[in-house]
Amino acid sequence: MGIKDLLKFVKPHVEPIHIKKYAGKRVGIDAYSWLHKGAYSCSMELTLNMEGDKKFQYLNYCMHRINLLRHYKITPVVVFDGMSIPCKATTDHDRTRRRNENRDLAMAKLKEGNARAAVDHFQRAVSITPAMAHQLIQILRSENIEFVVAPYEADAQLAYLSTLEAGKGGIVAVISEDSDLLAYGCPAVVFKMDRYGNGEEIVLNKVFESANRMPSFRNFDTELFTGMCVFAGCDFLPSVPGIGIVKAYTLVSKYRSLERALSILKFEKGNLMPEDYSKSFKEAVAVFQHALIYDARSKSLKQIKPLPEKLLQDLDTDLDFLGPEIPQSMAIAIAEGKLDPTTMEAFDHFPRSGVHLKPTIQNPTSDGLLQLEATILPTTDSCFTVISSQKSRKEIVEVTKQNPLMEESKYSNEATELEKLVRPLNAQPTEDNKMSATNIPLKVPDNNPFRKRKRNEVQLPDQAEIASEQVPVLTEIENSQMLYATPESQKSLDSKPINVVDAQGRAKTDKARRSNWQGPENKRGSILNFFSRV
DNA sequence: GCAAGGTCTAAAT
DNA sequence: TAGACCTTGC
Repeated sequence: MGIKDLLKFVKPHVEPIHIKKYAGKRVGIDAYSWLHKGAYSCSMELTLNMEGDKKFQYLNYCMHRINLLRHYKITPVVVFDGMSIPCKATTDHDRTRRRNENRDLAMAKLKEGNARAAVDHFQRAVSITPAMAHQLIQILRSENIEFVVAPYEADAQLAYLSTLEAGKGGIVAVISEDSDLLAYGCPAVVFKMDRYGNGEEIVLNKVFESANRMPSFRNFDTELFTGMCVFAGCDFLPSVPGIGIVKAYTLVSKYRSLERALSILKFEKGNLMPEDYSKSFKEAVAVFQHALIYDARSKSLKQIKPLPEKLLQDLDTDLDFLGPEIPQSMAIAIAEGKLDPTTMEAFDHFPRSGVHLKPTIQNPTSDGLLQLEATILPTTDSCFTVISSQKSRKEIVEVTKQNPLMEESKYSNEATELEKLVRPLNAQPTEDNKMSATNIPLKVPDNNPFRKRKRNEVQLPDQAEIASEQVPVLTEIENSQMLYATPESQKSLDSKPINVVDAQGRAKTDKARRSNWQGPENKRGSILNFFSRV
């Protein structure tokens, strides 16, 4: 949920940007926001743990975006959520309840034969499991992409990384959909990044300094901003009835002190306020400012900012609201993606998993983040292959179909039976997916926007589009391997002639148009625009 | 009239 | 999860 109505409220401070502005920089990614969006397209397959490769489509989504960043020479740092924080238990419980309700409704609709309505509920039922995150982590490892699993909230970890210099593992901005990042004081957040790299950016310092945009935050600092967010209602604490973002802003803006704002609120809304609101409020603000994060350099948990002694006395409580302390070995294993933070079981203990990590060959980079090597053990029941071009070698990451992608589902036995009800929605089973259902390895992710496609994979633009814009269409033909975009591969692609399809569908070679063609709506001849159509 | 709260819809492919 | 739109309450 994040902070209620915060993004709408700060809209005047939002700037449209393209992600390429961060070329050469390190940018943090809230992995769950991408996993969640990616899971939308395969929610039913995931919920029912169905046979076939479609349930891995969320990986395609994530890797497509990571490749997009790499294309623009941005170093992605992917951050995953870890354990559930105690004061978020109510929110988590509500979400689980809603998902379960939707899953039950989806199953009921499926049994009625109403697959379309079922899909609608499956989309609301989808939840991102640590096992799904682990699938992505394995690809990130094979691709040498930095990642870290936060001990608790990924947002807190991202906010912490934003405070560090690049040389120490720091990042300059975060890509997310969660307004909580702003409450954590994250200096630059890119929201709503689309598949071309367009997004909306909020830079907190600009918000505080802006003189001519309303609402003005000129008298605010990070603490007051966080306080406003908590007053407005957040995942850790619902707002007092009658208090929304506007009143929260007015309160903080007027009294310029959270303590005073709290007193006034108590005076005005005392009868509507829970007994312990003041304490809960201070704890919620403390979570945003002093959350537990993983420090990769010291390989230990620490607070984003140490809790001041005065606040400790004020709260007069233990610090479990920040999340219980855990042994260092466990914190490391979670951060490195080896331990499921919800069950505390090792990920590579999955039965018949083909992925085995060599813990002794960790290569901490200068920033201390993870760049692990995966040892690949070919197995006969693998269904998952990644070929990395970046390291000019072929790696096969094997994941067995028996991996518990999903939480143990009471529906898994029904899935096969129900698949035939679902079929009308999907294409009839092809030879390919028949094969994947019988343990033939399939390639995942087939998501590279820069991959050269075979002719029969190329989709031509519709006639109306051709007529109005004369869109150049890439029809390069090559026996393609799974290639991730690298600056080198991109350069080589750019230098080759391309085939352009004209309005009559005739193909003609046109090297010049790759760089010269300019269309409407910023559809310049960038390689991205080509691939948006391929 | 304004702000909060509730409901509906889109998202990805 | 957020935005749009509508309803409700002060």
